[in-house]
Amino acid sequence: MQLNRLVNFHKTLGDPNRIRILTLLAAGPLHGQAIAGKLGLKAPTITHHMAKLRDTGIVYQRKDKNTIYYYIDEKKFRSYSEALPNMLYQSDYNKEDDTLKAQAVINNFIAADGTLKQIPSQRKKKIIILKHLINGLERGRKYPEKEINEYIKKFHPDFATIRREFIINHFMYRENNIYELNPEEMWVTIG
Amino acid sequence: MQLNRLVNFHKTLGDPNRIRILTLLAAGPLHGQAIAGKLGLKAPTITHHMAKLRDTGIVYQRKDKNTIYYYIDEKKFRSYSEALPNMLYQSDYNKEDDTLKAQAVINNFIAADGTLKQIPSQRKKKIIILKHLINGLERGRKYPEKEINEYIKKFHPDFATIRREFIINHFMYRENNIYELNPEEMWVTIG
DNA sequence: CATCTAATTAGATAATAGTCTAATTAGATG
DNA sequence: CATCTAATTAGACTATTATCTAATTAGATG
Repeated sequence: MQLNRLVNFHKTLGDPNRIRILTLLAAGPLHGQAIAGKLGLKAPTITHHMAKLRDTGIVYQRKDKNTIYYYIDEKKFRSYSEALPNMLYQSDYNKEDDTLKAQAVINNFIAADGTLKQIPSQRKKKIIILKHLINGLERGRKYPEKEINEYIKKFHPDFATIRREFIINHFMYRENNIYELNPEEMWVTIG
Repeated sequence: MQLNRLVNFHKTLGDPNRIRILTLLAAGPLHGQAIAGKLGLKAPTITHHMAKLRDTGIVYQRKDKNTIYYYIDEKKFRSYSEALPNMLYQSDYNKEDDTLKAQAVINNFIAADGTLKQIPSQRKKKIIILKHLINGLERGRKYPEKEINEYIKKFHPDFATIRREFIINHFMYRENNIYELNPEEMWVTIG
């Protein structure tokens, strides 16, 4: 799916009358005059809108004598609707691989005594490690900055970087230098 | 979901740079300057786009010192993406009810000798009857108009209306007065 | 062939939207 | 306090778009 088609699809749906037309057509095919009548628009306006809907491919037409009936192509419409979410959130690796890899990453970066050998530079690995580190904090409890620093130092001396990563990746939230764990749904996910 | 919000959501996605911004953010939060740099745009343009994305609710932000980090609200984004398809194709009755009712409708409108007592005026019932009538036709075979008329007359004298309904509701396709059954996925569905 | 109807095209108008430069605000830091 | 940085606002410019009226095309029908 190229960017252009996707943009066009959404641009096409970005008009109230075209949405109204689709809701009409979802109840069954209609011809231009009928649509114009129901929406209180003139025929050329319908021609204009139908051209856009047709160009995106979500509506097609059939002629019956002199009259053109318009239909929604439901499959295409649905696949376009799903295209952007899929594009944004398709993971390059599937979830099984991820959970399998997580332990491997922890094994590689966490020493036998529990300290962090090194902060991973690869994003995916870093997220895994951050999740591991944050395990020892309590949900709902408020931590002053000093306490957070001490906590992180048990794993790694560079508490500033790691504290910052906690915030950036949305594991924690800071207000007035008081830190608090975010609910897990807010955490950044990998992939 | 009111129409206005839905239109706004799609209007917001109807710009290539905003789509690009979302793909960037899907990989992790970013601040304005970073986005501007990656897209080759100036800061005020980013402000403009982020305001639109924020107003629709699919992006939110967190401040860290002087820098604002932007995040996609994945849940909201997904629910907006699904809103229009759901709106168009939610059936007022669930499918079980439909299949249960179908036989009842046939019983009411089809006489003991198999003829159609009356053409239903209610859309849902009409569709059910049309599907019933079309059962006797062969898939892939081409029917001249005269043959279609004779076939329909076995059920009801008003073959013109019923033939027209077959076309309008997309059970059949006509070209040069030759009729042919459409594949079942193209048939109009109820609800 | 004359007429009617549905759709389209052409062209005008007014509103909206994307982008920029320049100026301003708001915090942070030395 | 002076400075630096990120973001925003204001305002201008251009391009796009939604809508209309008037004119035209394409078929169908008497």
